Amino acid sequence: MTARPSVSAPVSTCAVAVDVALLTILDGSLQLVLVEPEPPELAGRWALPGRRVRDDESLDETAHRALAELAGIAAPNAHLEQLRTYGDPARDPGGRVVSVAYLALTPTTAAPPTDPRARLFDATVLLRGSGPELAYDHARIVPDAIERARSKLEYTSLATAFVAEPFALAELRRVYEAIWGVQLDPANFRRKVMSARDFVVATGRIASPGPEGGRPARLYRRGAAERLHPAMLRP
Amino acid sequence: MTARPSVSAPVSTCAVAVDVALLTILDGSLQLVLVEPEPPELAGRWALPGRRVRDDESLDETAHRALAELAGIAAPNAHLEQLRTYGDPARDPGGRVVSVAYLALTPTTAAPPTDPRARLFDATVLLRGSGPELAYDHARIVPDAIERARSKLEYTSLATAFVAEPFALAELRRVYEAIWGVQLDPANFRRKVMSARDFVVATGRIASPGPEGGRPARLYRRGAAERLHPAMLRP
DNA sequence: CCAGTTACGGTCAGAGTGACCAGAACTGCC
DNA sequence: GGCAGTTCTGGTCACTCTGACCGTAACTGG
Repeated sequence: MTARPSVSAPVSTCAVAVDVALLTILDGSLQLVLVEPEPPELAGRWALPGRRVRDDESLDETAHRALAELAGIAAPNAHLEQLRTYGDPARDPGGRVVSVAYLALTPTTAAPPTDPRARLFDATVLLRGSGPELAYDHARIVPDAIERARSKLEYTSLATAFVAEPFALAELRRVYEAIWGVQLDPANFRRKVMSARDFVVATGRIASPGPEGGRPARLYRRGAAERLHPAMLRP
Repeated sequence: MTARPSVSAPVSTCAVAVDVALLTILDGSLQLVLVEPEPPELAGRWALPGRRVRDDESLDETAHRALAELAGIAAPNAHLEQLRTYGDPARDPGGRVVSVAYLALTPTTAAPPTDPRARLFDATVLLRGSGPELAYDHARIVPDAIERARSKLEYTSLATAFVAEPFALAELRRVYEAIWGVQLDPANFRRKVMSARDFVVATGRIASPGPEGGRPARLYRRGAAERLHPAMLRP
């Protein structure tokens, strides 16, 4: 499509925004970053960090800027992918806004929000609907984001975006367990990860065990694979 | 995100458009509908049917309108899903246009384009890059649309959107063969389709064989399943 | 009646999976 | 040091799913 100056149809322009659902893992549970919306009439609700798109800016750049300006999160290496676009005419009471939603993922240890207006919320609580009230139509976007993350764990190497290198297979397993909300057998998980080509690469290093003891785990780093063959299917 | 009248950042509005990649199957090969773009400087190229979003219109409604106005295709029952949004600042030489791309699917027999400006193009030829030159950034959208269709055949009942009811399993198999570009074993295909819960439902009716003979096939209609369990994985 | 074609049902070996067990290698505590 | 507890790692076993293949059923045209 193009701007067609000759067309006489009643077209106009819309405000275009980018909203980012940033997921991370904290203490074994999936967390989502929310901020307090700026309009005073929305006080008490929470929203995804979002910004209007600037003239010279790509959508990806707007997503990064929204994270930086609203949550104090500078994560240039974070996994960032487009989720879908929400354009219902009535989705924003302040006027027509077409919103491009993004999904972002960061390792557990990296980039907790530094801005006091931003907070982490438990994803399963939000999914149950027992979390805080969300502004705009963000209650529709959040489940889509979580389901996308759950689904992409199956057939992509996305899980490695949540762990910092080098990592033990148990860390990777806890990512799957947190996002899927299930318990996985360590031995079977190991077998599936190792059989997926280029999912992880052995470093030869060994982790020091935690305070609870246990045999020291071998350490791995991310492999080159984007798609997993065979896939890690949900139980 | 909302329209925040108090924000002083240099935000503005964009033209928002919807472009539709309509796929159908003709003579066993996957076909895509393209139209001649309206701006005269783009003569000789082809484009996806697209329209600007109107003030009171949802994105889905714009997609239907683009198909109707530009290709003469009225397919209110066609499968229609959002693909992704393309918002590069320079993607349209006529000015900043954010385009929400849609994927649409219609049965073989239904809705050939009636508008003379619209034509069907072979999808595999377009993928090879040996097809016509495409306008705007539509050469990026088309592979995304085809890959989405290929992928969704695996874990959803999307294939039934390409066939008219009632249908024989061979018709459904030819949908998979056309979109994936492979040959499938009829017996194994049957076993997998029948083992996927609620994928298809037997009608009890029998098809009349074609002019080449062969045992008459049983006829089925779409089942209630949206997701396939187990999935129909690509070879 | 016969050759050709398509639909349908079943068999068989190999791969993948979940459940489970046993040993390896560490911790903290007695 | 010895012991209980924990985690990591490798292996077995039964079950399922898959692809390759064969044989039969049921129609066509000649």
